[in-house]
Amino acid sequence: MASTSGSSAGRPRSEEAHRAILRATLELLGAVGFSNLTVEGVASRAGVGKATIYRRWPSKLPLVVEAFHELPQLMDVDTGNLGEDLRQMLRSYLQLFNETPLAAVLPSLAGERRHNPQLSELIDPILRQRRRPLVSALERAQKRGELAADLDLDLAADLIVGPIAVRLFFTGRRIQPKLVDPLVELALEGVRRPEQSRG
Amino acid sequence: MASTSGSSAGRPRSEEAHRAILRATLELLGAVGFSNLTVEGVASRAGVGKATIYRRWPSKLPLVVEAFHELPQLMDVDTGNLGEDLRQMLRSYLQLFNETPLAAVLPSLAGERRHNPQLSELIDPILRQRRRPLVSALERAQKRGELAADLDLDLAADLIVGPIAVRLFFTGRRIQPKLVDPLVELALEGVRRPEQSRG
Amino acid sequence: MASTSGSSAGRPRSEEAHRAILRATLELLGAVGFSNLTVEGVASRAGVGKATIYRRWPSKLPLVVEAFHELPQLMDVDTGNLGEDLRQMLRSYLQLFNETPLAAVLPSLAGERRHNPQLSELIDPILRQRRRPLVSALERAQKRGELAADLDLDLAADLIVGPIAVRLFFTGRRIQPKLVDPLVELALEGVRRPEQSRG
Amino acid sequence: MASTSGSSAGRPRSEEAHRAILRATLELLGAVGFSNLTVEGVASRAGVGKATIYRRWPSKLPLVVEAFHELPQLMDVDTGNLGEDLRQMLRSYLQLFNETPLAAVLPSLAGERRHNPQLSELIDPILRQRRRPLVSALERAQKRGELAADLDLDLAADLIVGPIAVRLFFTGRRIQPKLVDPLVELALEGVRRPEQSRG
DNA sequence: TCGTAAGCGAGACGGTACGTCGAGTCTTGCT
DNA sequence: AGCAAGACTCGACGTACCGTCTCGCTTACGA
Repeated sequence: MASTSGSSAGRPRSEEAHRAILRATLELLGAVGFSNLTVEGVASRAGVGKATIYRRWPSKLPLVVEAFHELPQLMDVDTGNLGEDLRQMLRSYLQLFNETPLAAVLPSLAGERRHNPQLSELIDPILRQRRRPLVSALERAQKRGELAADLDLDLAADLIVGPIAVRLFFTGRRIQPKLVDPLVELALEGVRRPEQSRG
Repeated sequence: MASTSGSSAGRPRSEEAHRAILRATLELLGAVGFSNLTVEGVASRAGVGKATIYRRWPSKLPLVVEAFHELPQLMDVDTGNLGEDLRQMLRSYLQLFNETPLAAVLPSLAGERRHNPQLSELIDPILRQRRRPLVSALERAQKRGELAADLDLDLAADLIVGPIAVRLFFTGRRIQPKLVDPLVELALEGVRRPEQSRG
Repeated sequence: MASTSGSSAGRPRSEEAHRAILRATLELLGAVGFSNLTVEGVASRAGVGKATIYRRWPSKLPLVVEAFHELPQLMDVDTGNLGEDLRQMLRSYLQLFNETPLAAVLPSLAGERRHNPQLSELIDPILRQRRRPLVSALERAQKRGELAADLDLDLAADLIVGPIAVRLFFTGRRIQPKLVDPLVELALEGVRRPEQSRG
Repeated sequence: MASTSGSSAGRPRSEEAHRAILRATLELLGAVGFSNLTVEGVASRAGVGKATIYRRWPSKLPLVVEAFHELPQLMDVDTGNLGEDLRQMLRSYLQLFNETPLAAVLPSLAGERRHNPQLSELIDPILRQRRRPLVSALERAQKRGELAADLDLDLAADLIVGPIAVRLFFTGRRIQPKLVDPLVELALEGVRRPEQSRG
C-alpha cells in the first residue's frame, strides 16, 4: 500500500485549469460585469467543471478578486520631479484601461464591495496596495520639499486620481490620455486663478 | 365612448402602491445593493404583487432608476464666493450620504451602468443633472474672474468631487464632513507648495 | 386592495401540468427504471419547469408513487368458480403488463422499497390494495367451501401470483398468457401427482 | 523477470484489496441498496482508491454482480422425499436471508436488471444457477414418480419459491422459517380442498 | 345604479443559475 | 505495474428569482 501520510497525496491541482479559470473570469467580467458573471459561464468558457472552480474558491467573490489581482498595476515612476512622475504614471495607467478589462472590472467590484463584507475584506487590501506607487511619489516629493510638510498625502492622492475615478464610474466614454496633462496641472496648481492675474 | 384619451377606463392605478414600491426599492437598494435586489423582495416588502410592479416598470432597471431619481440632490448655493459655495454644497451633500441610501445606491448603479446599456441610457442624464449645481457654481466663479477663462470646468468639477467619489467607491468608512475644508482648499490652490515658501 | 384571506389565493395549479408530469414519469419509469429516473428528465419530457414538480411532490419518491398509483389494477372477477375467477383475473393482469409500464415499474419500486423507508411507507398500502381482488376471490371460494376453512389465504394468494412475480423479477421475457391455465391448475391442485396415479 | 506469461510485469494486484472491495460492496449493498451504492463509498469503506476498483471492474455493475455471486447459495438436499428436500432447502435458504445481505441485495438487483441490459447479461446466469438445486430436487422426484412425467418443472419451481419472492419484494417483514411447512404443503397439494372432504 | 374594464395581492408557470455530490477517468509519488 | 489519494469533466440534485400568466377580488368610471 502507498504511504498514507504526506502533504501532497493525490493528483495535484492543475495549474492550467487555474489559469484558464482566471482568464475566463477576467474576460467575462469585462464583458458582462460582476453581477452578470455566472460561475457556470466561467466554467464553460474555461472548459472546466464547476467543481474545479468551487474546489479552489468558495464562491465567485474570491475568484473575482484573485482574477482582479492578476491585472497589472500602477507602475511606480521616479524622475525626481512630481509632475513628471504623475504624468507618466497616469498615462500608463490609462493605457491599462484600454488594454485590460480593468476599466470594466473596477467599477463592478467597487459597486459591490459596500454590500458584501466578504468581498470588501478581500479586495480592500488590494485596492490599498494599488494606490501605493502614487502615494510613494507624493512622499518623495514631500521629502524633496515640493509639497508642504503637513500636506495630507492621502487626500492629495485622491485629488489626483479623483477625476479619473469620476469619469470611470459615471461616464461611458473612454478616458483620453490627453486628459493627463491638464489634470496633473490642475491638481498641482489648483483651479483658482493665481492672485496676481486677477483684475 | 371613452372620454378623452381612452386611458381612463377601469380602476385607476394606486398611488399608494406606487409610493410603497419606490420606498421599498430604495430601502433594499441601500441594504443589499443593485445586484442583490430582487423584484420579489421589493414586492414582498412593499406588500404588493409582482404584476403591480411590472405593470409600471418594464424591468427592475427603470424601477431602480426612478427610485434613485427620488433621492435629494446637490443643493445649489450662491454666496458670491466660490470657496464658500463649494464648502456649503459639499457639506450638505455629505449629509445626504448619512441620511439617505444615496451612498449605497450610487456605487451600485455606477458599477452596473457600464455593463448595462439600458441602465446607462436611463441613468446618465440623471447623473449629469446632479452635477449641474456644481458646474453652475464654477461658471459663476469664472464669470466673476475667480477662475481662468479657459479653465475646463468639467475637469475642475471632477477634481472637486473626485476625492469624495474615490472614498465612496473604495472605502467602507463614512466620509467625514471635516474633510470638506481641506478638500476645497486643495482643489482651489493645488497640492504643490507655493514657490515662495520653497528652500 | 384585494382580499387577503381565502383558501385559494393566487393562480391555481395547472391540472394539465399535473397530468403531463405523471404521464412523463410513467413513461420514463418504464424506459429507464426508478434509479435512473431524473426529475430533470421528467420536467423536460413533460415540458414543465423543475419547480412545478417540486411544488407538488417533495421528492421524486412520492411522485413515482402517485404515478404508479395511476396504473390500472387487478380487476375483480366473480364467476362463482375460483379457478375461473383466477384465470380471468390473471389473464387480464398479464395484459396490463403488455399495455402499461407496469411490468417495468413494479420491480423498480419493489427493489427500492427495502432501502427507502419513505418509499416503503407510501407504496406498501398501494401494494396491499392491489392484492385485494385476489384475496377477495379466495375469501368467496372459502365461504363456498371450495377452500378449507383454515386455509391461510394470504399464503394461498402468494402461491398463485408467486410464479408471475418470479418471472417478472428474474426474467427478461414477456410472461405469456398461456401460462395462466397451468399456473392456476398447479396452484389449485398442487404439484404432487395424485396418490392413486402413482406406480 | 516476469515469471510465467506476459501478464505479470510490475507489482501484482493485491488480493487483499480485492477481498476488501467485495466485502465493502456487500456490506453497503445490504445497508443502502443498489441504487444508493456509491463507488466512492465502497472505496472509502474498503480503504482503497477508486482506481483500484475500476482497474478490476469496468463499472459498478459487474462489481455488484461479483459481490452477489459470493453470497452462499441454495444448498441441495437429497433425502429421497420431495417434501423433506424442499423443507430443508427452503429453511436453510431463509436462514441465509437473516445472516447475509442477500435479502437486501436480491430485490435491488432484480429491480435494476430490467433497465440495465449489461446487468441482466451478467446476473441472469447466476440467477439461473441459483435455482438449480431446486429444479434438481424436482427432477429427482419426477424420476421417482412423485411428480407427473409431464409436469412443467420450471413452473413448479416458481410455484414453490413464489411466495418467498412475493414477500421478499413486497413486504418489509422478515420471512419466518415457520412459513416453510405450510408453504411446501400447499405447493405440493394445492390450495383447493380435496374433493372427498367437500360437502 | 349598475356593468364593466382595469387594477389589485397572491401565487403558479417555464426557465436559468446556484452550490453540492457522485460517476468514471486521469495523474501524482510511493511501493 | 499496482497502490492510495485526490483532482479532473460531466451531469443531476433541490432552491431561488426571473418575468409572465392566471385566479378571484376590488374599485371607479360612464351608460
